[in-house]
Amino acid sequence: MNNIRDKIKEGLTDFHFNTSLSLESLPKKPKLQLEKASTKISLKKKQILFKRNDSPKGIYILLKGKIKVYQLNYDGSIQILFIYAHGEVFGYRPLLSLGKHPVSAAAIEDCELLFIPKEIFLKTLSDSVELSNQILKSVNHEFTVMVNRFTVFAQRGIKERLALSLLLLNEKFLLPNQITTEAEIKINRTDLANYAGTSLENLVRTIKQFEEKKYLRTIGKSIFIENFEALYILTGI
Amino acid sequence: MNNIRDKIKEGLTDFHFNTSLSLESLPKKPKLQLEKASTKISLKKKQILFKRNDSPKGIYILLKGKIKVYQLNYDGSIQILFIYAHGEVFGYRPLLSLGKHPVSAAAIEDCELLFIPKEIFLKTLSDSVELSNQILKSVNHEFTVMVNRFTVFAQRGIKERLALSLLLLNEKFLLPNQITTEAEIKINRTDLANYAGTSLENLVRTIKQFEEKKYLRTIGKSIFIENFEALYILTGI
DNA sequence: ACCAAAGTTTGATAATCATCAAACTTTATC
DNA sequence: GATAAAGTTTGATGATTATCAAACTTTGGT
Repeated sequence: MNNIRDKIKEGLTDFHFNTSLSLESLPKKPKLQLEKASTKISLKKKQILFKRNDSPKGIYILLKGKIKVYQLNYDGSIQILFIYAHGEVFGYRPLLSLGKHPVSAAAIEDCELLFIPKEIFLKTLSDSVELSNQILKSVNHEFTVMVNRFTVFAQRGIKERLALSLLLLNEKFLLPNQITTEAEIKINRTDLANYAGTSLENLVRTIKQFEEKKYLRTIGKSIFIENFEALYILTGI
Repeated sequence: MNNIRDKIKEGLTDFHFNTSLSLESLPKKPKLQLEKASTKISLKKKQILFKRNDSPKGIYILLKGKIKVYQLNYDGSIQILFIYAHGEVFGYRPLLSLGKHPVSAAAIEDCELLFIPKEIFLKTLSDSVELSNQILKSVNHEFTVMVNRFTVFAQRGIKERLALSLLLLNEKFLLPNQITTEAEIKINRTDLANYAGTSLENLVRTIKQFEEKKYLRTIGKSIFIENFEALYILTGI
């Protein structure tokens, strides 16, 4: 019975970063080294963590809240590229090559993070084969995700993009120990429009369409998916 | 006078892979090791090099011709993600993490390549700090490219996408020792449509528009850019 | 609890784009 | 070099989407 949901979940694997990196599974030594160096950061809603072209200072582990990663264009338009949720590790890629952040990051709700400074992370990386293997795997996975999402966004309309975005957000917004598979997708319409790559108005209308078709229901700004399969089929992936 | 062209070229850096990896600059030892293990491959136009979900067998260095890297969707539509030209090295990313190819690759014209088997490449990688640094840098750059292109494709219309695509292809199609900066962009319309992410008909019409505005001229299927600045401004990047 | 500000929804309109059909041009093959 | 096949272009039409304007709802601050 949960078979379909599992299949969908599997089909989405290469469309989001979730679980691509887990520092928990490292051997004790590197894990301790990282833990010892980590400090806690709190971010208020809307606060910016880093900006495009900043030099990366370290890596982040999101303990609580949601972070959006986006690009701000010259004309003021915003594209949200990914959204990080509880447990996700990010910010390490540009560290690997002395590069700059190609994106900006900001809190979409109050957040708590762990911060591990660049030097410690790089040191641990050069000491631990396990960590460097995990990082390579993650970096590869992230590229695959971008390629797959690119194809959808380059070719499909808003119904398809939104269906995909909602399915991905459902996974993101599941609480750590939640048993049910229906998450409360609580995100403001502007962010969701910028994530799905469309205008606010068009987004609102598409949500309404989905609601009429019983693909989802809304309570205030929260969205609950009701028909996973229909949305999944719609994505065309 | 060439100032504007240089600026445009620089602005495009984070939108294509070109020059992101150069095995030439390696120290003698790893370079020799790779060279010794390399074998030559010839591909006829339209021949497939590898397919999505294939396990990667090694890396490729394109000596002659052009390779398209694409995804084929269930509905038969195709998205070309990048096009490789003379001198470019590719296929190494999924090797780093025992992954599969997320994309397919095929020749758009007769090609000659060097092939270096997976085992030798990975051995050389673990021996050479220079190589592994280059690879990390490339992988990071490639991710940045995908992120930047994603934003353009998720947000902009076909005029913008085509302008960007043509500027990128102009760099790709420059001959190795060409002095002038205007390349002959020789590519069939279907491939170009699949690269720019639009329908064949819409592509043809947009090219015609650009031609009327003197942004470019066409001779048969070949395209020559005439107004780089106008196209660059159009991209919005 | 009130008010202002921010965020959301709806309507109307115009621009953009995909699709189908058909003509035309180039390329490949015998 | 004739002919079929493949590729390109043009036209017409409908669907999708962006944009502007205005009303409505929720939220945050006093």
